[in-house]
Amino acid sequence: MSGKAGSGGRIVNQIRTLRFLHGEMSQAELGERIGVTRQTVAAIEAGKYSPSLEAAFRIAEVFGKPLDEVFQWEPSG
Amino acid sequence: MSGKAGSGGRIVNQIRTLRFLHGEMSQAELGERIGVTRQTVAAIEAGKYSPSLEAAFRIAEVFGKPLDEVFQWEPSG
DNA sequence: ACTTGATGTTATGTTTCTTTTACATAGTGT
DNA sequence: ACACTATGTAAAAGAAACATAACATCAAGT
Repeated sequence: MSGKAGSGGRIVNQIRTLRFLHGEMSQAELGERIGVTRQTVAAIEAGKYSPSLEAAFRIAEVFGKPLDEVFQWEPSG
Repeated sequence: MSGKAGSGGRIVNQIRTLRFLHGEMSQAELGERIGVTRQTVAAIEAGKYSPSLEAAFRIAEVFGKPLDEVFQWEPSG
């Protein structure tokens, strides 16, 4: 349900910015804190695929933000 | 990352209530509107597993609510 | 009694997310 | 030059989400 072209929407995220605002937290440290690998963080951050809801909640928790300030849903078009 | 016992948190949802508040919308109709089957809706609603972030956003969109009013993250314990 | 709609559940298969391992570049410090 | 850290990327394998099909109960409605 994730990467299909015109299927009706996409997800953008603010992870890169939030890492910057938290003292240039590395992808590795973020991954460690939420329980995924750095490669997974890199893929999510780059928008290669969208994370599980659980991973999304954990990321938001690390940055002390509500989920919808980290991930935004862009409806179809 | 989802169903592990003491791994640090769980996700609860308000789908049943929101379906009720929207004229007893059926699981089948909700599934149809977000692009998943009724079995998948049933499983998510029952907490058997948590949805993808994309599916979660779509559900919130159907009910006209922000995502965190539909799904709540319960940190570890 | 029969049908219909809504839900529960189980089994099997596919897709997507994630891990692991590995190799790569660029920057920084010694 | 050498080590060390951060990041990019990719193949292969595993885990979780999702599909499809089938069979079940229960509550209406006719």
